[in-house]
Amino acid sequence: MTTSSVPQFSTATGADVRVRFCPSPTGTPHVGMVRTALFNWAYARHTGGTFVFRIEDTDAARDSEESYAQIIDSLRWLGLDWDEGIDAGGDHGPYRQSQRGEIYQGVIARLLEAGYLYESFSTAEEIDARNLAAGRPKQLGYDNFDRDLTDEQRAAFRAEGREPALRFRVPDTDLSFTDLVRGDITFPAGSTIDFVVVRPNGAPLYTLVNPVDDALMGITHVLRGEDLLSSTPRQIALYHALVDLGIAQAIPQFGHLPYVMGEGNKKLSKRDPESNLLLHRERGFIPEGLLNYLSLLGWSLAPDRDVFTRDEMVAAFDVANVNPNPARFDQKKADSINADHIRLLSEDDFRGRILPYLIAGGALPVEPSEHQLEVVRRAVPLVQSRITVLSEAVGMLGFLFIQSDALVYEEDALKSLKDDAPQVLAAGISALEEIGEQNWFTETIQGALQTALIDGLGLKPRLAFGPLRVAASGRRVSPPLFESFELLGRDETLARLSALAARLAG
RNA sequence: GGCCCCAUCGUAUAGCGGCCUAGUACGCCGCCCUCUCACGGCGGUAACGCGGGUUCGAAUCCCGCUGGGGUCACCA
Repeated sequence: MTTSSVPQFSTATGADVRVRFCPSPTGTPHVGMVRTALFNWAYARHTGGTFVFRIEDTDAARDSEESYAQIIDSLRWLGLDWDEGIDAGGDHGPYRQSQRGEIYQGVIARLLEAGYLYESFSTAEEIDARNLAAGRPKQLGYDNFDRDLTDEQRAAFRAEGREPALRFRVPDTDLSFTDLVRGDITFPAGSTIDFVVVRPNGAPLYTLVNPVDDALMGITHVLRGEDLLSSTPRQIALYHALVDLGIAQAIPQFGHLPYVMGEGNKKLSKRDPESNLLLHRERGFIPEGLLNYLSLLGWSLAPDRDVFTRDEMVAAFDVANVNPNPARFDQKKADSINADHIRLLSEDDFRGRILPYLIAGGALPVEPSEHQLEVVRRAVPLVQSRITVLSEAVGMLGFLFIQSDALVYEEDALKSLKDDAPQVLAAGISALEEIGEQNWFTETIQGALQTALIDGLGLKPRLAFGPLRVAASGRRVSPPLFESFELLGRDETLARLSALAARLAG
């Protein structure tokens, strides 16, 4: 500890910035995780720096390959590409901690030799018992009991067959840093206890492995969740040691991102459906919409704009402008942003995106016919502005791909019909029968129906077209009626009107 | 309980001492457009937690209080 008594924080600001995303593969990807990945990614892209993707799978009991695959798949889907790490390679691999055992052992040996680590034989029960005996609150935790064990004492413990964990000796000084989103933060001396970094079986813990990898990988900015804020002082203490030993070049700058909260005032937990990225994707969120919404949780592009592209975000993003307050995940707002982005899509793009949903939802077969694809193509302009999430296309367009006898009438649609529905249907049928196959277009259909029902029967448009809508779609809400008739074709349309008429008569 | 973080409409935010009788968006309400539903347009509803300072002037700076949250694992 000669030259390192003054913290040596990274001064990277431009292309030398190195940020990372390092999730543990312990469950379904959630929105808080994505938001963290997004901010790291955006910062790297904004500065022209490097985005490293590493996996922290040091907890064999909780980690799963399934989760690992889901995380990678999710990042790819979202378009959050990384420059270095998993599947991308780089000079600091491997990028899965489960494959870095030897590296950690080397670092542990050096740390131990330099006296930064010491053997601790205390069990949790013994610590509790000592605290109790000393009238010390149990929550205070470890009492640094093993700090100054003599060789004889350690030998005695070993003679009992006990294996020690390794703890980091936290210096008795204030630990300070300037948080990128919160400003100066100081943890007073004594508030950080000596923590375990290696299990008795030799397995290193997150407390060691996370800062060590950040050091080895040259990470300059650590942007992570607020839940890690209170573990920052001990990491900085460890970093001092790493810098001292020449293992780290500098201490990274830290920025703690605000929580993403759920309903009420509780942190969005993995069990909340709103937190589940896969569910949002299944519902039909598009990456543009989800990313845009998530970026709004703790950040904003401009005072009067909240719909923007990824590129616009990258151009403007800076961690320094992140708001420290926790943010509620608001599904309605998220939906609205997503709907805006859906409307921003070109028709072709939109069509390509709803197709998988139409198939998954059963509206179309796995291999749609040419005719079905053509109907989809022509239906796109009718639904693009009516949809909030892609999966809604199934309910909105499903009626176009079935035969009239397979159409099911929804309860509320039937109930919306008035007593004059049979007459309206009859008038509609005779008017439409006048139109030849070759003239079966939206305009002629609308004209004929207008003349027969509005002018002829003197009906209000709403009452005139309601029954026709139910007949065609089985629903009270549908894409525009006349266009739908055109898409269904003359025969199918007439068949549906007759079918409902027959049903009402029967 | 110790330590740490946070505090503007219901929600997300703008605001970084005078531009604020506090802006925008979502939501909600009303109107217009309209074949339904959307889209679009117009209008409305609604906030600086409280108390002290500092200052000619405070949503903005400082202190206290209150309230919320996190963390105190041989999880990450």
